[in-house]
Amino acid sequence: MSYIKSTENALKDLLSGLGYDLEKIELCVSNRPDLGEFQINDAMKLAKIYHKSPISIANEIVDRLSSNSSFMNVNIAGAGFINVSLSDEALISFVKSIQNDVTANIDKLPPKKVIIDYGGANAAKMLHVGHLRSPNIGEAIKRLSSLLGYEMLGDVHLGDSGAQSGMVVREMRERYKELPCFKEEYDGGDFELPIKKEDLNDIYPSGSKKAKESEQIMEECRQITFQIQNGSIGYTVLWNKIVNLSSESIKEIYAKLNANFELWEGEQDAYKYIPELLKTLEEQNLTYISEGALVMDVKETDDEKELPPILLVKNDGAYLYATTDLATILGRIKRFNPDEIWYTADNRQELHFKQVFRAAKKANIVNRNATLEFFGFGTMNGPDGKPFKTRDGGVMGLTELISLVKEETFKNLNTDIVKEEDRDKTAEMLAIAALKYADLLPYRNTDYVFDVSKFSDLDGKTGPYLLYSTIRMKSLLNKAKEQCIEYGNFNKLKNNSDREVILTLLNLPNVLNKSFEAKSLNELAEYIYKLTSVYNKFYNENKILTEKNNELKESWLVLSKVVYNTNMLLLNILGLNCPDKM
RNA sequence: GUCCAAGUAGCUCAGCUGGAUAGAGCAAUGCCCUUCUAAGGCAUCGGUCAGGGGUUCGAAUCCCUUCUUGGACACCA
Repeated sequence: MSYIKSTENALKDLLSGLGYDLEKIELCVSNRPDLGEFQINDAMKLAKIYHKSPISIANEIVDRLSSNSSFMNVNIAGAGFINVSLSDEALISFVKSIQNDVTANIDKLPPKKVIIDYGGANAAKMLHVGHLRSPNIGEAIKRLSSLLGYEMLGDVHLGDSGAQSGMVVREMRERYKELPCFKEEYDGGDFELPIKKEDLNDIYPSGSKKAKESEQIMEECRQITFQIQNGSIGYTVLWNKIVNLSSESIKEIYAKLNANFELWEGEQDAYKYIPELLKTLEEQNLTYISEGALVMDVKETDDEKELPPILLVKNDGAYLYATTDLATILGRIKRFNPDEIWYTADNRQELHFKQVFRAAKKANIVNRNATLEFFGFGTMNGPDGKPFKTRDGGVMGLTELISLVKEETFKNLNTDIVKEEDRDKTAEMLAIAALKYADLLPYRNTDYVFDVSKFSDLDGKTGPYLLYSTIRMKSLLNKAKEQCIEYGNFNKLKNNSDREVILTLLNLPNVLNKSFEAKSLNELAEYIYKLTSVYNKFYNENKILTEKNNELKESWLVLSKVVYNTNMLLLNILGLNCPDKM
């Protein structure tokens, strides 16, 4: 258990000793540092519950606290705010408790098994800027939850079914009508795909354009889509080959972004559950035909607001995303039986997921009280406040976006330090870090403005600043090693700057919990910046390696190691890789 | 039209389960390099929290209302 948590528990016991019962008591970092390092605001809450004056309750608490050697400068201010500071002994014992393992500064949660669905890529379509946030946010939520003790399974849920399959296959037929899969006598045998990954960048757009321009072609595409969904062999084999080809490049880009999926499944994997899904819905009389389509009502009688029905089968017989999403839930419950399923997707999908969750519960595919959660995120916009575009107004590919940032980070490399052969790789790590950190810094739900030079700058709240500072810590520790300096004891504090670093470290568990609760990484991203900058201040004020007092030097090295290890742990949650030099 | 977000410093964003004097980064201005990566640090400047009303000891935060901006709303995913 973290130091802060056990202190809070002790405070809780102290309150019970006084006859007060409170679910939790919080030791918050003070917003009045002139009065104390931490504050306890619960006297006011208790005052309401027990109908007493906040001041008298605060006095009772303070009486007990003053005999505790961990606290000093205990005082009451304002309406009943209790201010406390921690003694040097308390801070030293805290650092000792985490110096060999910084994860001792984390409070684990009761374990749960969760499937998190956060890919969003569509087979045969290019990944573009709109696909950036899901892997960033989803992966980070996954890593955070897993650090806090959850068993997490990330599923890419590839968009490998639906209208684009018909368009792509039709386009292939037009370009390569000699392929065996288009022959009537085709029996499902293997054949070589005549295209490369790069060709996919062109095939879908041109197929989609043709379909939009001609109703007749659109109809052909619909029929092909229907046939793929119903197992027509030639089209299905071809489509699956294209899905595999496309998956290769999707995986490459996700790997660059540090998103790794435990489950690489797609909508097609849910097909086998569709008959069962439709059957169970029908048996419960939940579905009906409306305008030729099979639909299901998801509103409840006590709804104050309207919730439109969901469409399960189109009038041409093809399935829709609600169908595959429901079938996917059915499959996940059967195969993995998770406690919860989470979705990380664009805010615009909120209504869709609301309907799907309703449907799943109504049809008893999951329990009524099951936890299906949608965590929506905002859009990355250009300076004009509209989704980020290329200079000529086209859709910006994800690869293109990364290159754009990389050009900028390349300029910032210290060429005296980074060898020529490492520069390209390092610039790319910095670019990914810049992009990811900027993406995780705003609250999940907000739209934010993309600004290359701001994000890749070395000053301020940026990925490169964090990496630079972390590398500098590592470099310091390496120098100590080269000079054969032994350090293992932490028993001395000197000034406000080392104290400030420790106080910041103390707050880590609160930050992790808040980020987890909100399923947003903004607070954690902000915290790494805070920890890094208080450390930099400390680093700037104290010359560690040349410090004459050995006890102090040793303590400072221990502290540096703790901050370095904490930074590495947190950078890893955000999915930022740290180079050795930059 | 119905519903959902959002409006906080010049810019980009935090803060919203009600708490003390509303924060950070950038930009601007001024300092600190014989020193572990100065790619750093310190300081100053900057606010009618969109407008109006309400709830209470206390409101950026909760409620009502007006305005503004995004977005979703049946055969795309």
